[in-house]
Amino acid sequence: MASPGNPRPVRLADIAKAAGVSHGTASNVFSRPEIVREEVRERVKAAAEAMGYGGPDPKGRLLRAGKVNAIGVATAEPLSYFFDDPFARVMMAGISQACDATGAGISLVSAANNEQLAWNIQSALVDGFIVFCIEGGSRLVQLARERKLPFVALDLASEDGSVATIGIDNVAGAAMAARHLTDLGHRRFAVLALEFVDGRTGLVSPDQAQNAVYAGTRDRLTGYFQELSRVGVDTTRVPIYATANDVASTKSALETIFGTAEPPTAILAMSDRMALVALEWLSARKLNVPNDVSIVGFDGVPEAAVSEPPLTTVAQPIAEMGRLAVKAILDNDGTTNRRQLPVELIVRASSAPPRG
Amino acid sequence: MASPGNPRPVRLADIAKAAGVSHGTASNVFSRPEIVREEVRERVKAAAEAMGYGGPDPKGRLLRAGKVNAIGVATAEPLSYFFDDPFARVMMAGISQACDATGAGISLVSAANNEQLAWNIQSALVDGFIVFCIEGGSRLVQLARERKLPFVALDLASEDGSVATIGIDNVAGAAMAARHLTDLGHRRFAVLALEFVDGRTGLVSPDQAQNAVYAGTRDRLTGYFQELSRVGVDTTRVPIYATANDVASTKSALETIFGTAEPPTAILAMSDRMALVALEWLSARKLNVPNDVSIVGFDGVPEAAVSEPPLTTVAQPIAEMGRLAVKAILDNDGTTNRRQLPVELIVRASSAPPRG
DNA sequence: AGCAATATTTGAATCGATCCAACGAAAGTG
DNA sequence: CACTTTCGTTGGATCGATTCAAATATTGCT
Repeated sequence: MASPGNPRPVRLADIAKAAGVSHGTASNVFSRPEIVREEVRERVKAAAEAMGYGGPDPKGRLLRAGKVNAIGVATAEPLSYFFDDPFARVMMAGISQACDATGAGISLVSAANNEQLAWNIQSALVDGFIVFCIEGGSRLVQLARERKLPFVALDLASEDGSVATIGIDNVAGAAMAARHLTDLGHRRFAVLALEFVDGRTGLVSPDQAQNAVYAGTRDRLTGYFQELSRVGVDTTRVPIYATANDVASTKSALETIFGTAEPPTAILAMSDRMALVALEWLSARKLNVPNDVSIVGFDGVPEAAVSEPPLTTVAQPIAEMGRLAVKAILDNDGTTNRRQLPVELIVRASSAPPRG
Repeated sequence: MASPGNPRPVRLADIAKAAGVSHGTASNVFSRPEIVREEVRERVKAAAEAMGYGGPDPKGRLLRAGKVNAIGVATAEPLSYFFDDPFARVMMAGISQACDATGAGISLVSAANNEQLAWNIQSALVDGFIVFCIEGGSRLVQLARERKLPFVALDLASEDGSVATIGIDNVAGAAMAARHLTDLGHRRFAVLALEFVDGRTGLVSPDQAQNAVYAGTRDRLTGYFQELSRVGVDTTRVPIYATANDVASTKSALETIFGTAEPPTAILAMSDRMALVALEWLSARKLNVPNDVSIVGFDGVPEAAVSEPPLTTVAQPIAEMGRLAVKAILDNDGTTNRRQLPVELIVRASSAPPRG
């Protein structure tokens, strides 16, 4: 039908000419109709209609106005991450809420492969960035910073004090999880870890862990081991398996962990996602949670409340973090550096004293 | 730190002057570095660095280049709809996939309140729109069309042949659901409907249904009743309750439907979301599904496969619809008008013959 | 009718880049 | 050495709008 598939070179200036007015007046017809005489206004509108003019092109307006009225959310994962991952979804819900309240839009920017990455960030039309640093964060942060736009990194315990961050106290949160399990009497542990270094999954030695690129992962491990040491557990013998936080690598991790002579009685998982996979995997193996194995997750995603059994976990105020991030960007007063929100241990049915 | 909170008026022209070259050359340094002499290139880059230039502003580039390289997804719901609603999420996953493949970004545009709505659509920086027409679609479609950008309406069985649409055969899908239940022997039904008219929930009479604004809702009802009539059910006595497709109004619907002397043995739900709420509500009432009541949903969202009991439903190729929509927008050849995809009845455990 | 006050309209300047025809300088050729 | 290529650089035109001071038209008042 009407759509010819190609050029639509009808500009404001065209209809101004057609209506016999200056482009200044034509512009006013759309942006401040009340100051234009009715007769003229109608004439211009008629011309616009006749020529198939779709209203002032935001591309043009933008340049003059300066503000895009949208905030960018960037991640190194594929775009579908925003809709699949439970953590991301709760976070996005918080971000959405804050954006709705202020009328801002959301631009999703992905950078799954490295070349696109740079370009996508560099050319994103946004007033600021929220960077998801769950994985592969460092490069993203650098690119975002180069845009010299307001930006906030989420969930990144970066060394770099110059990066505005909204996060949690990973050490304290992890310690709470470990403490809960040691209090229950557990002494044999395994850690389902997030990546310490980009793309590296598998068993990780304690020194490798100390040299982590991802400070968040390292800090959680520190928190875990801090508590385990207190009760005399030899942490050098606790298996640490880094996964890509997906089903496949988490299952590999579990195979390895439970393939040993003395399997753990308790699992410390650095994400609820891994913990939930573990729940399923153990159930398929006829291992009872919490009686054979206790599990404590991390994040506090909604799914953790309705799993079988419901998951004990360290809950982050995820949605709140999203809301704060938007706020930090919109009223970019430069004050919001490095905010740390409290976490909370939620005890549910996936943890209990070890057998016997 | 470095972020002063206000103006950053450093433009390409500024660094050009600082480096003692023309703006043309300065531009080349960033867009085609290979054609400018190394010495000059370094000089310009140094100047940029020194003055805190964040690279060519996409706002400026955009005007010249024309393409935003992002597609807009618009809905009349709040932005969080994209992350909360199961149907929307699967659809967005399909859209994400197609966008990732082509390197395009996604702009989420919401229009929860009417004034913002118009403006948000009119000022969205996108190359085309995908309009979610689940609810409140008509106005959205009109606004999107006025932008004269490529656009596709999803899930809208519009009368208007000039609107490009990707959808399903609602009548046929609904008929399959009803046929399944009548085949099982059911004769007493209730319909959990989506809205027929904007924002109107509650019991709906058959004539009101015929005057629906939302053709999709009406068509599904037509499909249901077509089959029910075939086996002699008096459709005028089948309660039709329109909900807002949320928990609260679905519960009200169920209260009403099961508050009668002769409650139905089978429920036809126009969305899985409602069907899942019904599952829970009935279980809380100690009514067994499928023995006391059978339920057939609509959509085929992932949650329907893992509910208790798993839900019999009419599955749409949701993700595929999303993928096709993106494709239709990107290679806007004007050919993609009104595409209808097949639906499929997935029989699970929520439907069985009525008692006795 | 004459003049001030008010209502409209005009057109140049601006937003921040990219593109491209033209041009000067250095290198290659006979 | 004059003459063509090649390479790099320049600066004006352009993308599509908004803004605003100045110009012009209308209206009100005596």
